[in-house]
Amino acid sequence: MARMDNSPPRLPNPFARKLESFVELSDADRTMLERISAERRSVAPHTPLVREGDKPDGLWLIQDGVACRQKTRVSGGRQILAFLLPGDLCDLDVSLLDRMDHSIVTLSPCKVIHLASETIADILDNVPAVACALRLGTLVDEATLREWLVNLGCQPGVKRIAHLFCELFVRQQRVGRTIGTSCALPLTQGDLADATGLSNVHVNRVLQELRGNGLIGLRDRRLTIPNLAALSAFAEFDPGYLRIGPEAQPQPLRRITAHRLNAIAAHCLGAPAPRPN
Amino acid sequence: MARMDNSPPRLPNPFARKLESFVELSDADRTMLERISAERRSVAPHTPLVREGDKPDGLWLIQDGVACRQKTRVSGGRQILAFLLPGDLCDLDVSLLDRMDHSIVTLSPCKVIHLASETIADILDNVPAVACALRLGTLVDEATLREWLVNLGCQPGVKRIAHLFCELFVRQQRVGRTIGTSCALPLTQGDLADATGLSNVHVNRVLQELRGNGLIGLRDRRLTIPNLAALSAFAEFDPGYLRIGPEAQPQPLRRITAHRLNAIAAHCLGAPAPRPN
DNA sequence: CGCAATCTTGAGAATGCTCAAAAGTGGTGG
DNA sequence: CCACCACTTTTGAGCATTCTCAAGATTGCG
Repeated sequence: MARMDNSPPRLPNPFARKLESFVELSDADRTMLERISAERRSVAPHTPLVREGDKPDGLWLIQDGVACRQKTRVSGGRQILAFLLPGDLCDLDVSLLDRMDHSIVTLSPCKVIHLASETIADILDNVPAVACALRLGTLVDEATLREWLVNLGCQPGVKRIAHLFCELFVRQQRVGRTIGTSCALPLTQGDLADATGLSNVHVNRVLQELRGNGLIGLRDRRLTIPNLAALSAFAEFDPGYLRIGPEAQPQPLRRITAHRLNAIAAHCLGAPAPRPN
Repeated sequence: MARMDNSPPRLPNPFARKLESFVELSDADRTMLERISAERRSVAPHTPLVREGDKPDGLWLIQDGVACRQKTRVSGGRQILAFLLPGDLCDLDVSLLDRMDHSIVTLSPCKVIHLASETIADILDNVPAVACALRLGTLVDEATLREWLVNLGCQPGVKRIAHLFCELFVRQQRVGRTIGTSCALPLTQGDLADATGLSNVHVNRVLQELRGNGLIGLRDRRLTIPNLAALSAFAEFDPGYLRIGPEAQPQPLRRITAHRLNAIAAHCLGAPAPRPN
């Protein structure tokens, strides 16, 4: 499979990027963030970072890839509580607890950073701007959880999936991880099912419906939303709960030609002309 | 609205009671809690305490009755996000936000107390034991929200209702508001429906099923659970997330002082220009 | 007593599930 | 390069759950 570049080489630091969508950061802040997020480790898919019942020990920062919070029922069911995207930090206040009530597991290959509790404590004490952004980030996580509950409780399956896609797209937009109208979506239909309370099979049919309507494209682990306004309207998605600042309108950091962008979009949408391989 | 004179006049302060289920309080702590919760106001059912979109102003403490957090969809649907029982405090960190993303509404006649932000700030700053309990209370609220999501995503209707009943019973038990195997349940079937993502009609049928099985009794706004273990097993209810009891003993609390919170809040809200400090 | 809200019941329909099998995909080792 | 494996996606069919609509019964309150 042709990668668009042989390596995604110098993506911007999504953590700093996310925090900057909440508050203004100084150069010193940015330098500090770069320093503490220097030591990445690569992690395979389906690796637990934190296990239900564990005593929390430090925090995890997602630098690349997708992870999730999840709970497992005794009867076997899995519920995904949140997707963790590049720039996301898990559970600022987690150190208060004696044991986790849910797990954190990678879903795709990930690059993650482990931050010691002391590092975070130091920031909370001494770097007001960053501390503020971290707190706001936590509040957004909680608001997101509330929004998921509404989504699950009030919407039929097809709108739940659509709503989820809107959220994932906009959140990636915030950290500069979208290209035109598309973004990464390295999730299986089973993952989507466990996040939305639907069955595997039903997710499949719902996706076909959304594709059929032209509301989304989904190919090669990339999601394309040709008309975000249309999909948002359909899903009753209002991004307010994500608290994306007015100044946070993302601009692609990587230069990309219009021609290439169109090629990618066409590819994702399921090229009208079948591509020979 | 006339006070009900013959009804339970000297119930214990549920707020203190709840906090004591998290940490040990001194006599001074208890006195202080009594003092700040002296000024109760009676509120009719269906009164909004906080409206979606409001700028938060202080906190509400439920002394008696049941309220809820809720969100309303544009399409008209209502989702209840949590029930607020006697002793519950809403949203400790709410002062960081510029507007609420959900409403808080009474469901039954309530006695509530409004606490000024400064009062809470003072406690967070100067009363470590209580501050710790308040933080733990917030963490329990979040864990409860996660549990609700699992309940909604993974369980059929009848188990959702059963799970909810277990939670409501155990939470009232914690603050001394149960009598034997029964507790108050001043909710309509419509409220239960909006909390569990079911329709009105279906809730009715589910209740009949639970009654028919002898798992619950429901009369005169009182819920009876003759065999809590049986109902818990049926609903796959594990009260661990409520952190009741000795296994949830206090941990070293990373204190967030009021000063720090205020600094953060100032930074987040006002402060258009970065303040040199 | 009468109104308004709530609860209850019935019937038909939509949504979403389970089971089962086939088809596609990607990775690995020979 | 191919064969094989595990995983994922897709499809079909029948069924369970839950919804909507509508009407009637009950309750609580003024």
